[in-house]
Amino acid sequence: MSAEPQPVPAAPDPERKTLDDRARMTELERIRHSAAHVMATAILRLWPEAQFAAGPPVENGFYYDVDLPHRISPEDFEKIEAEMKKEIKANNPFEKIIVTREQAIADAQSGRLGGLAGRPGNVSKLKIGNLEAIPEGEPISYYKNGDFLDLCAGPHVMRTGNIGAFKLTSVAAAYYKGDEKGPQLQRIYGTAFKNKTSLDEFLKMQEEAKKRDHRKIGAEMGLFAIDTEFVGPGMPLWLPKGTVLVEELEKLAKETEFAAGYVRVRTPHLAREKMYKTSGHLPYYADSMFPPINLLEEKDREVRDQLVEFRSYLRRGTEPGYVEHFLEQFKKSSSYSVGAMSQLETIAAAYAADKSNKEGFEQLDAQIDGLGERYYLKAMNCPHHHRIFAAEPHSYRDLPLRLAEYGTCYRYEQSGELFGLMRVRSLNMNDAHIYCTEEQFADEFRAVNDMYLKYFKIFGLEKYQMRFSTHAAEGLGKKYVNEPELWKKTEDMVRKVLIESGINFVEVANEAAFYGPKIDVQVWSAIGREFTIATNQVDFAVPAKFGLTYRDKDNSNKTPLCVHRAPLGTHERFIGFLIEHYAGNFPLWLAPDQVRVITIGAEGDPASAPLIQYAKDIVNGLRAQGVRVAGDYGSDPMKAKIAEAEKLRVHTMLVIGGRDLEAGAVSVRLHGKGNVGSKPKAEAVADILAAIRERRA
RNA sequence: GCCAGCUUAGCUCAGUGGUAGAGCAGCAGUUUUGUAAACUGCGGGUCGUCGGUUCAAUCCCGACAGCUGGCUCCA
Repeated sequence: MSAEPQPVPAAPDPERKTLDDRARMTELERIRHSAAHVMATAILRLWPEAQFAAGPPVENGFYYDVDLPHRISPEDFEKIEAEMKKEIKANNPFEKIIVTREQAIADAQSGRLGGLAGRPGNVSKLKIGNLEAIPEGEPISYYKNGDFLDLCAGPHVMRTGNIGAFKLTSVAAAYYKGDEKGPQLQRIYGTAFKNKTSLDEFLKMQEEAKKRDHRKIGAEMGLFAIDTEFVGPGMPLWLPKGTVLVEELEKLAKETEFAAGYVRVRTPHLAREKMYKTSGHLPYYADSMFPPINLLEEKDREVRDQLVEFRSYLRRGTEPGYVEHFLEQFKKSSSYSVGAMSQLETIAAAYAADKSNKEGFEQLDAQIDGLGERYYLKAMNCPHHHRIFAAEPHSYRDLPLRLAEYGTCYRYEQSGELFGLMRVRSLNMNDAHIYCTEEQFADEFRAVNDMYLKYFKIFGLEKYQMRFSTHAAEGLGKKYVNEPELWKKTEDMVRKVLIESGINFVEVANEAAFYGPKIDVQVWSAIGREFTIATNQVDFAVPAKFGLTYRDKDNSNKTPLCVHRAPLGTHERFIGFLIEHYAGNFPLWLAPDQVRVITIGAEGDPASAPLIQYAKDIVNGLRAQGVRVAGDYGSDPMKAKIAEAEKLRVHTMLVIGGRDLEAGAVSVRLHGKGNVGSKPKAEAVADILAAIRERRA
């Protein structure tokens, strides 16, 4: 991929790290940043023509983007790592050199920058682009280790030998400066640590994450299936055992929301185009909605087919007289209205006058589109909920009104984005919209945050963070609704509540929703991986577009604020997260298979008949209490039955044999924990029921 | 959508230019048990789809689809 030297926009990049930000790099980040330079050094020794772009430390390691005709594959890693080891062993110092912009441009022109030596005819074009992004007045510096000279603001470790342990991990494609239109580079990922022990720990965590992969465990446990052939990619089917998880989560949410004063509603999965034109979603998000369903009556269908044909003739260029002929035929055969027909004649006339007439085509397209009704699959529930608000008149006495629904939404995510349950095209949201006055906002918002914290506790999530996304003034009218004052006012309100309630949050600019500020909730799983599971937004714009009002005390009509919140996010992503978090070993209240009664003795064997009856009584008793329980009365050896139940991750196994029957006891075995001993039957049953009721961890 | 890799039985994976194998699972028997696997037998595959090269393609080539890892995106 040999890219032309790229023109780079000189506009200041809001994402760009300042020199102060960089100076705060942790020791580990310095090690990784330095490892990126060492990797570049190694790659240049193997392929001297390589061109480098950027090589920063990232969350789990580092990468360097390289432009190189040779396609680097994991087979090359060993070779690169061997060269890296040499450079580390040489223990070269990282030398900082301050230069002028002119000097830097000259070194890039000669190919010296980002190389081991001058490379005549091989301009360091990506580095020139990087140079242009450095604001005037900011010092320009190089770092040099051995022969490798790189444009770099640092900081680094003192010497290459300070990189204790490293490993190259993967190679992927990346755009230069993240610009889809820019050249595509090879991004080589690696990780580095201060010593081998830490590296091994990290690799072990990666292994553990692999074992906990929700796609793998989901298949093993029979939770969900993705039938790409008949249903479609990104549209999971919930199997019976996965449905248990879905419904337990719904039950939890319904109880919690009922207690918090929510009311439930239900809405269809489709709506007319007008809905999303009004909400503003269509102009902003048309690309990620499924294309519309066009409802055409028979006569409209005919007209449409004729118009489409007419259009394609016009586009192709027609024989003289065709247009007139077509219109003649059209008048005779169709039920098209006189007004529309005369418009069509106008288009044809305009076309005759100017064959490149773009406007005419647009009018024709609009006519074709205007036929029939278009329905869209909903990509979010809010517009439907707004119409529920609009369905009845409201007074300030009705507020806050909290409408909750497990709404199914459909989003046409790009094919490359789909990922197991984590990124899907059909999703079930734990959705609710709170309509309230400005005065009520703080209390409502605080209550929503409390609900999050309550859930975190139930699922044993110790680490969380809220990402508070605000707008950027440049995006007003494009990415964001053009209401600068409302933006400021709402963001201030949100920030105030976050600070007052001591919530752990960070603020990020320019990532808000188009209608208001957004909060993404990040949590960390049991093995320390981050997931964004929920989102929470304030909407000051769309209720007004739908003309939603309530009658206030002073007898005037006012527009309510709307808080969008989904603490459990979508079932799909949340369950995906829970699978990793619990490694499939769900607590009793969630476990698809809660209890299995295993008999030492088989059904059909007369000697075991009393034992089997005892077992069945236990099973029936638990089932009557709503416990998901099964009995294994087969002739397999007990060890085999246990192995089977363990493999299925049955939470509690009640093993019973002659001894238990005599004592009126059961012997309790917990998944993953082994035999915990014998207990009176009634006690064991009471324990199980209590653990489920309390949603014990 | 873009780049790269991958696609053989329900699952995990062997294998070959001459139309395929193992283990587990499944099914049928036998066995009758104290905390992770008792024995025997049987069935199961258009080797992702479509096209090309070849006397012959699961294998070589191409297109498409899907998956995986990234990039971009995420109301």
